[in-house]
Amino acid sequence: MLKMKKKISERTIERLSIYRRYLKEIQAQGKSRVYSHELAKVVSGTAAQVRRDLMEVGCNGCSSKGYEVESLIIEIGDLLDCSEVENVALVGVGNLGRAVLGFFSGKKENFDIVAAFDSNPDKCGRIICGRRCYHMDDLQEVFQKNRISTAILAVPVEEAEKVAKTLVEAGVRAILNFAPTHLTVNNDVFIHTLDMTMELEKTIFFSRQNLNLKEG
Amino acid sequence: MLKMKKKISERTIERLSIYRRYLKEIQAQGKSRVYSHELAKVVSGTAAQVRRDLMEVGCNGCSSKGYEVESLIIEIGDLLDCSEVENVALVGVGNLGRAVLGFFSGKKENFDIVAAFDSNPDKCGRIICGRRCYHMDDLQEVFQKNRISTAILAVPVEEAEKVAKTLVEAGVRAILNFAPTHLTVNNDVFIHTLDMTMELEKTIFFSRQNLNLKEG
DNA sequence: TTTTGGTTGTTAATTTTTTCACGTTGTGCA
DNA sequence: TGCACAACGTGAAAAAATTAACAACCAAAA
Repeated sequence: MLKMKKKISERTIERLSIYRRYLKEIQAQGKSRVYSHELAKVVSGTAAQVRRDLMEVGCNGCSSKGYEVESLIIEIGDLLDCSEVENVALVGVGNLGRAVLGFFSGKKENFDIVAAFDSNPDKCGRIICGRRCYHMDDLQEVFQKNRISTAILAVPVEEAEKVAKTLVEAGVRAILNFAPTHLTVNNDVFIHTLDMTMELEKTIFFSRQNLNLKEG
Repeated sequence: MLKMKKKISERTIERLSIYRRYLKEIQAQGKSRVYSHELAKVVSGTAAQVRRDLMEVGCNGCSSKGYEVESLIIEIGDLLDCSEVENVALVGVGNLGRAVLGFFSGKKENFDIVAAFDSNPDKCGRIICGRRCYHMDDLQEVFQKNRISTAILAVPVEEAEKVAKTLVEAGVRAILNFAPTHLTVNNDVFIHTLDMTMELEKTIFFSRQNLNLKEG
């Protein structure tokens, strides 16, 4: 590697993704420049933090005119996106799976959900939210044919571990896991678990703490 | 307040929630004791971190026998849970809303989704996943009658801000927001945004970084 | 009984992340 | 032009989170 890019923290990556969405939003509204304090608001952070995040990406703004929206979008994209659109598969076409498909439908992003999988034969062969649903048995084949290396796992928790194993065997590189369980995989596949129960419990906890702070 | 409980970090709260789920799981399997390194695995952390988290809660284990599963569950519950079950409302009965309802159905937790709301009259009056669906117009009334102080917001992004305002007016204390946008509320309502696009982008980014580390 | 091996509780050290502070710079106005 | 203002860039400081280290402890085996 010619240029040693220093590691960027997970937190910064999260914020960059959020900055970018907001930037696209205001770009669509015709804004061409933005200040750090405006970006700070959308991540509930500080202007200094935004400037620091953008510094890591190598963006540079301009005193008293702020940052150029278009450049920011491009530069954040250079960091976050692959050169080609990333092909993603949804595994598990239950309620949640369909909701996820719907959620990402029609969005223009640097990734694309190109296929869905389910073990229920009734669901296979159909088109769901614009994506063909295949049987789990065809997973490996479809993954290779479509160069899919990221999967969204939305199967019942009892099956999650087993299906994850299948995904790893199919050569997946990353899994976004909606099942409320820790997945142990042998290979060094990147697994990110999105734990809705935990998120709700956390929300409730801090709302109560908020209250205590006011009352106590 | 007699005992000044020191503030517990968000990260620790997240892990505690995950520990607890795992503890309930192994308790159901008949395990009565657990080691810190076992808990570490389910959060992809270290044993030291687990011990530290548990110390904050005031749990104490026993050398060479580890922690008692039942005590841990109770002590984490004492911290995380309210005295009564927390009543939660779902707002927005689209694909995602229904999926969320389904996701939490039949789970025995310290919270309970007791009502759903939608602005589409066709959906109102019906029972969806075991919960009655009301019209948005009845929100304030139902919130007060059922002492609902937490809402899950699953409406289209265009409506999120407006609906959030309604929720705040209805006296909600916390919102778990699925809409990919920052909500600005006047009051000090606790808002936690669960941003699926960001989570997926993050997953893709780190899977690629993973790859680079191996290849580079 | 004594030793051995493995775990907890906790303090200290380290690392990471965030915030502060301030020199620099571009803009607009008088 | 010169001044005031507001924003950026960034090193330093502070705060927060994680990891390391180790004494104390327990259980089981020798």
